[in-house]
Amino acid sequence: MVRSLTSKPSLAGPLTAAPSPRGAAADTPPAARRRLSPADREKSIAAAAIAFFAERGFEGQTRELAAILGITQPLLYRYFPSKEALIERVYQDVFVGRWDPFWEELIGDRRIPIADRLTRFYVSYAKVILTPEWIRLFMFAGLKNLDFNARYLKFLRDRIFEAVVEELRDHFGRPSLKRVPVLDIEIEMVWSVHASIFYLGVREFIYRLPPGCSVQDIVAAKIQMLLGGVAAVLPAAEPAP
Amino acid sequence: MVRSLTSKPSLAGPLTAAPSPRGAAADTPPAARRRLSPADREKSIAAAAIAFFAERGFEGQTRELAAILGITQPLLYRYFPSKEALIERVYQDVFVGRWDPFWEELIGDRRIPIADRLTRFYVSYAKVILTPEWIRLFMFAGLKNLDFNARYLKFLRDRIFEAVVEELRDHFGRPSLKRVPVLDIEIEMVWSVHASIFYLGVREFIYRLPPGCSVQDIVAAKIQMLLGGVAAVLPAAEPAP
DNA sequence: CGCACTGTTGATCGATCGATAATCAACAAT
DNA sequence: ATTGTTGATTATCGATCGATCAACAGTGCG
Repeated sequence: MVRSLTSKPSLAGPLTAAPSPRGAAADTPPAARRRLSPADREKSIAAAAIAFFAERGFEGQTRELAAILGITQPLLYRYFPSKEALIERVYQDVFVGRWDPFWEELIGDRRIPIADRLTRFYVSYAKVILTPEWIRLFMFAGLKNLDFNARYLKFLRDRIFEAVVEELRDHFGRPSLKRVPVLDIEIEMVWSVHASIFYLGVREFIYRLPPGCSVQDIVAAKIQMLLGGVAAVLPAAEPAP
Repeated sequence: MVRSLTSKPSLAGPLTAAPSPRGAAADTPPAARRRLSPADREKSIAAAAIAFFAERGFEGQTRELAAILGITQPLLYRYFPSKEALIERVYQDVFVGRWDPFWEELIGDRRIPIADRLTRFYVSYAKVILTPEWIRLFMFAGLKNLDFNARYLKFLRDRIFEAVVEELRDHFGRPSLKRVPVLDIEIEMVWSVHASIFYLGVREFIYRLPPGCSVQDIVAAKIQMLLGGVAAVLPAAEPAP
């Protein structure tokens, strides 16, 4: 459920250090606290929480997050009732808030050649998920035993994978999914494209190994492979009407 | 204050519940402690630690681990000086101890057709890494910022990836790596096979989604794809001597 | 049986962490 | 300036976690 995708993800670089609300010198005197409007404060906390939990994991301490924000830890609890609620907000902003409804439109837009459509979709999707926040948070979420990832991937399968398969069926003159239910092997071929993109993120943001190729190249190659390999696997074509 | 953990934490999950050194009935009287030889005790702790940290992550509590073993927490510290040392032992047992030196031999055994060699290697390698312990521990290790994963993957690249590329060069009559250094794109093709196997493990043991195909099928398909795709990418062949 | 050796436990320390309550102080209205 | 509202901080509680140590108990030897 899209709660409110008002907050631009944007979020600054890798964990902006404490903006030093206090002076630079050692043990500054008063404190010079900064009053922000509730909306601004909440947004700044949510944005910092995304970067923070992505880096440290959900076991990251609230005191450390507060220090990064340059505020005190109890202030977090004025805007979020619990750490768990803050984490829930992070999920919303990253995984729900960055979902682009246009993707589903694009995949089904038959005025565009299928290879272009798929390439454009996957490049766009890759831009969204190939960030340290998305990749690491998704992995952290998966390693907790919540069903969040399973639900996300079910959503992805229903909205994207099946749409891609339907378009491939159409392109190769095969029966629609409405007539012949989707095959495991077809889903698996789409998984393969998805996996190779996701794994680029794992290599870069979890293993910290520089990627060998550009995302663009990988995507283009995988789409070509998908289109090339799919014909051999789809159910027998029916005679055109 | 419930300091004493009289109440079994029980920790829901799969993780074999405490083997009840104490009787089954509620609040059994004396304790019936079991004396094990130091070697056996250490092995049992190390084995339980692997399953435990793989499930709960390295933030898992030593008290919980001890409860699973049916021993008390201080006993862990008789066999391992610190939690960190225990985790180090887990790394050793899983990532070093399960490495099979025969793999390197197999890849280079030119009496066997290359497709068979690679398939046999990858099926064997998949058997080792496609376990909840290996996959989850590797991911947990990666999400901490230690360089462990980078070191492991560097090792893998030097010992396996380059050997595979060398054999592919030989098979297609191209110059050896000693004459023409390995290309990024070649490594990337091997990465692709590795990634698709690893991702099967991520799906099964992290997302908890049942895999659609057998490992055997995936490996065979990927090897075929590797052999098919590699010819178009390798540096120009040299005239045979 | 009595004794020593050592595997094992109960009790507890010090540090950490999420969360709460009381208090302070910045900003706007008057 | 004075005052009320409320954003922000200080102080602290209760629980948790890694680690330590003295005391207990199982085992083998004489």
